[in-house]
Amino acid sequence: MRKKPRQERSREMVEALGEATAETIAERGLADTTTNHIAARAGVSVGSLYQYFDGKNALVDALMERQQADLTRAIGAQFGAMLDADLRSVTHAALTAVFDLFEQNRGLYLELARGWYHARTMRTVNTLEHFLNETFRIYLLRHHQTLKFDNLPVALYVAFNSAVFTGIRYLSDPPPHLRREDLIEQLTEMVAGYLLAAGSSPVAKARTRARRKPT
Amino acid sequence: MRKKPRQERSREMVEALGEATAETIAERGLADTTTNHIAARAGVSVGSLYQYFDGKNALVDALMERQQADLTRAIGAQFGAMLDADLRSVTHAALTAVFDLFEQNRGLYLELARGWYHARTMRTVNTLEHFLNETFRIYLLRHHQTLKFDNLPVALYVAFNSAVFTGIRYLSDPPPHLRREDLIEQLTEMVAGYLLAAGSSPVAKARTRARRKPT
Amino acid sequence: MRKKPRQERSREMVEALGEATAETIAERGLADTTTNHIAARAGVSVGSLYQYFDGKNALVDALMERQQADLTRAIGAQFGAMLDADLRSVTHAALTAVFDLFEQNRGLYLELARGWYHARTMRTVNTLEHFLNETFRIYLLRHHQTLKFDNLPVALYVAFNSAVFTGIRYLSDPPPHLRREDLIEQLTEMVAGYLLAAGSSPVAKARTRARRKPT
Amino acid sequence: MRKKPRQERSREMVEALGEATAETIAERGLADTTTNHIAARAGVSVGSLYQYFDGKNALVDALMERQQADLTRAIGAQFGAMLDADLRSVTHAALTAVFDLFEQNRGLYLELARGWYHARTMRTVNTLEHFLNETFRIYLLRHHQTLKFDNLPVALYVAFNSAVFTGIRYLSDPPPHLRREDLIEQLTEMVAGYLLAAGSSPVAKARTRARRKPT
DNA sequence: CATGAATGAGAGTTCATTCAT
DNA sequence: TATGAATGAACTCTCATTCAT
Repeated sequence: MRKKPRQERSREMVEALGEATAETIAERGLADTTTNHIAARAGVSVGSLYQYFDGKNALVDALMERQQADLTRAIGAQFGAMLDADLRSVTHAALTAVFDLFEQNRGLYLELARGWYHARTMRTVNTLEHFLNETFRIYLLRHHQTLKFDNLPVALYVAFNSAVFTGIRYLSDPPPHLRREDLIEQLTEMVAGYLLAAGSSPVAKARTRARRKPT
Repeated sequence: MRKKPRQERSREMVEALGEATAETIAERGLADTTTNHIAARAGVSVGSLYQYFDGKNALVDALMERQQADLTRAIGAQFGAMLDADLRSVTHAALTAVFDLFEQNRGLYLELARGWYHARTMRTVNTLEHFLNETFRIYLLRHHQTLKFDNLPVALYVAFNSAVFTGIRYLSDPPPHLRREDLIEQLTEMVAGYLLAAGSSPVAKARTRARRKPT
Repeated sequence: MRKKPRQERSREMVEALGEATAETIAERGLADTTTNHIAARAGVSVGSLYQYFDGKNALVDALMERQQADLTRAIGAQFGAMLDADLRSVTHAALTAVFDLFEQNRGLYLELARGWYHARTMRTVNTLEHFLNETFRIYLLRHHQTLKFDNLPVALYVAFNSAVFTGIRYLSDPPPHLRREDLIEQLTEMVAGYLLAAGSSPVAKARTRARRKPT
Repeated sequence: MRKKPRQERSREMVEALGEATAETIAERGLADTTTNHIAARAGVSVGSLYQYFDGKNALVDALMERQQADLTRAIGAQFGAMLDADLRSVTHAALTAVFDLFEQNRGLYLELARGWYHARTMRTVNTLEHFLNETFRIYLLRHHQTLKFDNLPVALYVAFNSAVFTGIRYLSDPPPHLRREDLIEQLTEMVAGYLLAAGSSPVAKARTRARRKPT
């Protein structure tokens, strides 16, 4: 962002541009969105667009930031409200919240998420991941008697990315006979099951593995 | 493809163009690759490119097809060779094979995979998924006594996409302290664990769930 | 036209582009005129051209519209000024006016006219024809005692197209020994003679035809 | 033409290329016809095309030559067979013959005729005109008692071009309510009427004109 | 500050013509 | 002589970005 909007009008303009970008992307897709489209939709000149944003990418980045904040908030809210719930429930709640968010921003969030792979350094996903780590650590404080991780970050990395990217994949091209609820259910099953297993004490884990071998 | 290469020279050309496309994509990324780049790299005129391919997309599609075939073959090979092995081992082997393929085509396969979300109808992923279903069904014939799925497609959908897209995510931006082997290990743990749980008989599943509830 | 020119500069630009198109066509011919030629001649970038026109065809269409208006005006003026004159005189005057217009726009109008055959639906010629019908109907009101047509549209169709396309043919490749004035003279003779014959009352026509037979 | 085909195969090839050009133009229009289309349709390589023709234009020129010969023959035949008939009848017959020819070569002849304006020097039309002059001169020998022209070439120029180009115009975009037969009828009326008037002796013409003035 | 006209590099694509085989 | 692969100049059109007003 080139300039910090101090005056009232400026803040409105930044707002309008953000909104216009969101709507345009939702409607035409990220690739078909041009600065002119955005400016026109915002009822503002291209010149003004460049007064407040470093170009198209900056606009998109701003939107990604917003999305990131949204997701962060949603996930944080679930964990905050369910500190005492079991892992399966929390996972289910968080996943549902995220899916809801994507649905409420139909088109936009999905389109943005498709771009996550490309944004250099993957800021959005990395930030979400980091936040999840912190949040989860708090959750673990309450459950230290039943959950003990050797390597929490890795476990969360696997769990988080699996859930997120499978979700995106689903929304991009939902199979006719797989309902949203069922997907969430299954993802929960897989992810929570994995975390629970990974989070059992090393001793328990060893035992678990031993029991499995003969299978 | 517009013209079937009959002469010797033609086959070389098609080859060269494919190779050039692969290299260019690997180096510059899918989005920054143009027909001119490709032609230049192949040491050929743009005209020739259009003699054999309907444009950039056709070239990329051809590459995707190749990638799809490669992956299919790799997965198939693992399952074929390990029909009697336990699920965990097969999963691990398949994942390793896929990761190897991506590594051998550094840049290219990753870049192509990033485009999977966009290719209309997601042909590649869907095809792989479908293939996995068929392959797995054969595997199940040998293990019908220990594995029984209520809804195999859904379970595989979740397992497959989680592994694949988490893998892509990893390769796109590998975290410093997560080694490839560890990721594969963990993915295997999660995915195989999930499938084993999902594949136990309904009765067993009910029992499992019952036992979990109090947790 | 894509954008309505609001600013002063814009109007100049549209003007300049039109002028450049006219000159380029006059010099190089319609087929050899490209958007780049036009933009270059207008001292403007291709981008600007596309800001105001949908491409070459739109530019040419605009020019055709201008030509159509010009011709319409010229013909209308002659008829308006000579409502009481005899048909031969009006025809001669109209033809002269049209030839003048073509000469004043040397190259351009001729080249455009050569394209009349191709413009889908032949808008220009059809419009002119339609206009002539209306104009002529008014002329006839003043001459209803001497001129009565069974089928005016057909008579005008034949007369109009003959004069117009013979004129175009002449200007495209004027025979050394046929002066413009003589051509106009002869065309007038033919066309006016025909209309006078076609416009005499059916009875008169029957008589005329009877008298001719023995010839 | 680059090479005179002496061998049997060569003549076949030239023939095939001509035919292929004709069919392609009739189907796709002159502008959309490419050398590759033609070669493909002729079942011959582009290289061979260039062995016998100097390129696309040469091919089209050859076709125009054929068309010219066809038209010449048709007109000549009518005049030859009707040397004793009155002018109106001959004109009607000639026009009908020409329209027939265009119809039998639907698409092709019309498309070629649209190009007459462009062919440098307008060879086709000029040749036809020249031929008509010669033919008409013979016709006049038989009718020297009733027809005497001051300036035959000019009269024929006007008559011929009017008929021909109005015909082309008609075929390019035939008005719904004007049947071919009616157009021919009217063109005949106009053209023959004009020639008869122009062909009366000077004295007669003066008289005619004098009589007309009061109109 | 805001405007929006102007830019121009660059993308994709075509096709008449050549020339090695 | 026949082939058809190869060429590449030329064309149309887009869009992020700048800058005079």
